[in-house]
Amino acid sequence: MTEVLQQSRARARQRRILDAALRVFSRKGYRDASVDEIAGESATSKGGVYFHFPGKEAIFLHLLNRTASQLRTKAEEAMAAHDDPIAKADAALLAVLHTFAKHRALARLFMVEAMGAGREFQQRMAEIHAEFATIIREHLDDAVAQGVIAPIDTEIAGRAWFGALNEVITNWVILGEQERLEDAYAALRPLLMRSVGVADSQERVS
Amino acid sequence: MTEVLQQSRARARQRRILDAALRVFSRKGYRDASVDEIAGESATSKGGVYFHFPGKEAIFLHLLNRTASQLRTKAEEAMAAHDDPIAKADAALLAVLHTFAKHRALARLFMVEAMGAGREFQQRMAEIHAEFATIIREHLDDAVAQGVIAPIDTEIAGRAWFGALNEVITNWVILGEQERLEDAYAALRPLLMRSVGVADSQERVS
Amino acid sequence: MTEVLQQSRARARQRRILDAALRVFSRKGYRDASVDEIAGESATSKGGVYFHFPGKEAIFLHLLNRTASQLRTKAEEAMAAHDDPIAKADAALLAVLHTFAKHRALARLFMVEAMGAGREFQQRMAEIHAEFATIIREHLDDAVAQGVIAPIDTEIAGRAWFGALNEVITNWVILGEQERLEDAYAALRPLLMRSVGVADSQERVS
Amino acid sequence: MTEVLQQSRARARQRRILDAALRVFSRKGYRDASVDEIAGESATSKGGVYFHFPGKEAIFLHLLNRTASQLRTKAEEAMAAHDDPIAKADAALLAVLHTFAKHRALARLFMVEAMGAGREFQQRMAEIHAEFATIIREHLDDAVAQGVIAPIDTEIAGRAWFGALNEVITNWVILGEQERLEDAYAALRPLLMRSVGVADSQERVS
DNA sequence: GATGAATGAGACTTCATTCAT
DNA sequence: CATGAATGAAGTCTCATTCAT
Repeated sequence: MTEVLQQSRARARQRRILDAALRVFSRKGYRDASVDEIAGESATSKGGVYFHFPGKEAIFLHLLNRTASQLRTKAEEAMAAHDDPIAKADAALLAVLHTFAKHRALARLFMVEAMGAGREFQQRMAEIHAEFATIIREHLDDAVAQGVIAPIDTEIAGRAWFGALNEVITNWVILGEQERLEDAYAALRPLLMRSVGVADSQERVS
Repeated sequence: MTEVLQQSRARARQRRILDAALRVFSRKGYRDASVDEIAGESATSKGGVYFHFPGKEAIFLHLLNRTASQLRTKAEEAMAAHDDPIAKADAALLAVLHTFAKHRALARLFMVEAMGAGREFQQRMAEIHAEFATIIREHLDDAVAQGVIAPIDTEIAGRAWFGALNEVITNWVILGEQERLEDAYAALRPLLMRSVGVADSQERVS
Repeated sequence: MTEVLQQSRARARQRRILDAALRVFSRKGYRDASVDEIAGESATSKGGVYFHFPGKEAIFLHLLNRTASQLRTKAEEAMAAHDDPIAKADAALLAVLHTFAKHRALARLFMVEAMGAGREFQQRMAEIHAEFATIIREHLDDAVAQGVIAPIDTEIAGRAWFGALNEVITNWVILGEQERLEDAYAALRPLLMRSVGVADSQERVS
Repeated sequence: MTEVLQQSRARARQRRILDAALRVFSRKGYRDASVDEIAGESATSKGGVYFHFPGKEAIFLHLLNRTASQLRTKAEEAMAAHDDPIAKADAALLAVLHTFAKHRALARLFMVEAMGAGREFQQRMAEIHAEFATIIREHLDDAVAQGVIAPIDTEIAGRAWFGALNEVITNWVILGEQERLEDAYAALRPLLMRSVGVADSQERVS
C-alpha cells in the first residue's frame, strides 16, 4: 500500500529529525539550537521539520520523553536480573549510569539543558526526576517489607539517591572527560548503601 | 569629595540593577528576561544598565557570584557556632537551606535557571557546586582526622550530600509551596549522617 | 462509457472543491484561507485540489466568475418578467439583492474580500462591477429611447446605482444581522428613481 | 533639552515611516507589502519600524485613521465656505474627490486595499464610511429642516451618495488614468441632486 | 487520479547591543 | 553619566506549490 509506505517513510523521517535534534541540542544547548540547524543536520527542510513537529519546544519534549522511557526500560531490564530489592535499586542506578556514560549528549540534555530551557520543561523534568526517585523508593519499600533494611523514610531516600547520582553525572557532563563515570559510582555506592542502613557488601562492579 | 559621592551613588545604582535583575530573572528565567525589563524594574534606562554592566550575561554572572558568596558567608557563620566537625557540616547545609527557603527566587536562579542559561554559566555553576561540596568535604575530613567517623571517600561524600540537598531544593522550587523546606531536611539529615557512618543523634532543628 | 463517468465525477469533485472554497474564503477571507483547509472541507487532499485547479488564485477566480454568472442569470430572469425598462432595471437590482440576502457568504466574497485579495482580482472585480452597471445602463438607455425618462448620462447613472447598492450591501455584510437587506432597498429605491427623474410609483413587490 | 530633541526626531521618524508605508502599501497592497520594504523605503531598519509601531497592522491602522482625519478636515473646510446645506454636502464630496484625485495612492489604500486586508480593517473601514455618510446626512437633515428639500430618508441618502462616489473613485483607481476624476463628479452631481429632489443648478465646478 | 510528505522562500517579530544627544 | 532611539542579526513559523508513490 502506498499509505503504509508513506507512513513508514514519515516515521523514519521523524526519527531522523529527532536524532539530529538530539545532536544539535546537546552541541548548542536548547536556547542556542536553531530549527534551521536541526533541519540541516537531518537532511530535511525547515518546513519538513514543522510538518512533523509543531515546533522546537515539541521536539525537545519528544526527546525528553523518549529518553526517559528508554532509560526506564533499561533500568527495569537491569532490575529483572536481581531478586534482592536493594540489589535491584542498585542495578537501576547503575543501568542509568551506563546509559549516560555511553551517551554523554543524552546526559547533557537530560541533566543540564532541560532545566533552563524554560518553565515548561522544568515541570516535566521534575516529573521525570520524580519517576526515577519513585522507582528507587519502591524497591527500598520492598526491602523494608522484607526486613532487609530498617524502616526509614524511603521517599526522601529515593530522592536523595537520585540527587546524589544526578550531581555526579552532571559534574561529569560539564567538566571534560576526567574519569570513567562508572568509577564515580563505585565510590558513591557504599555511601548510598550506608545511608539506608545496609552494611557494605562490595559484591559487584559493572 | 564629589568623587566619593559619585562612587557610592554608582555602587547604589549597581545594586539596584542587580536586585531588579534578580527579580526579573527569577520571574522570567534567564532567556526570557529582557534587559529592557531589568532597566524598567531598576528605574534606569537601558543605556544605564549598559553603563554599569557589559551585558546581560555579566549581570547574571555577578548575581551568581554575589549569591554564592553570601551563601558561603552564611554557611561559615553557621559553622562557627559548632565545634564538632559533623555538626559544622550539618549546620552549613541547614544554613544554605534556610537562605533558600526565605528567598525562593534566589533558589530558582541558583539551582534551576543557571544550568540552562548557556555553556558559560554551566561551567561557573559546576565550580560553585564544587565549592560547596568542598566545604562539606573539608569538615568530613576533619571528622575523619578526629576519629569521629571512619575513613571514607570524603570527596564523593561531599558531592553526594550536596546533590541530595540540591534535588530536594530543586523539587521544592519547581513544584509549588507544598511543605516547609526545612522539614524536608529533617527527613534528609539522618540519611546523610548514616551515609558517613554517624549514628543518628536527633539533636537539633533550629 | 468509463470516460463519461470519469468526466462527470471529475466535475462533481470540482464543484465540491468550489463549494468548500466558498465556505472557507468567506469564513476566513482570501488571504487567511489555506489550501489545506479547502482540501479538508471538500473531503479531498491537497494534491487533489491542485489536480483540479492550478492554484488558490484560480479557485478564487472561478468562484468569482461562477458567482457573477449566476447573478447575471438571476438578474436577467427577473427582468424578463417586466416590460417597462425602468421596472426591468429595478427588478435586476432587487434580484441581486435577494441573492446576496440569502447567501451572505457570497456577498462577503463578492463585495469585500475580492477587492483586497490582490491586484489580479481588483481588475476582474472592476470588470464585474462594470458588467452590472452596464446592465442597468442599457435599460436606462431603453427608457430614454422610449421617452420614459428624460435624457441623462446613463453610464454614470448605472455606476451610481450600482455603487449605492454596493455600499448598502457591504454595510450589511460587515456589520452583523441588523435589518433585512430588502428593507434597505425599499428605502433606497425612491432615491434611485428620483435620481433619473422618475416620479415615485410604489408599484412593486419583494 | 535632549529629551525634546529626541522626541521631535522620533516624531519625524514616525512620520517618515508612515509616509513610506503609504507608498509601499499602495504599490503592493497590504498583504504583499513587507515590513522590510517599508523599513527600506523609510531609510530605517526593520527594528526601527518595530520600535515605533507594534506591527504591520498598527501601521496600516494609523495610516487609515490619519487619512480619514485629514479627509474630514478637508471636507469641513470646504463646507465652511457655504451656507446652503445642499451646497455644503456637495462641497464635502468635491473636497474628498479633489484629495483623492491628487493622491491616487491614498485613494487606493482607502477605497480598495483596506477592505481585503483582513477582518480587523473591514470593521474600521465600515466605521469610516459611516462617518462620511453621516456628514452628508447631517447636512441633508439641515436642508430638510430649512425646507430646501422635501423630507426623505436622509440616512439612506447619505449612504447612497457615498456609495455612488465610492464606486466612481474605485473605478478610477483601478482602471488606469482615463479621465479626470473631477469630470466624473460633474456627471454624477445632477444625479445626486435629483435623488434628493433638488432641481439641477449647474452652478459650480471647482 | 489521489495522496500527503516535503520544500523553501519569505513573513513577522524580538532583543542584545550601540551611540548620538 | 543617563537616555532611549536605532540597528540588524537571528529566530520561529506559515503555506502555496511540487512530486514520488
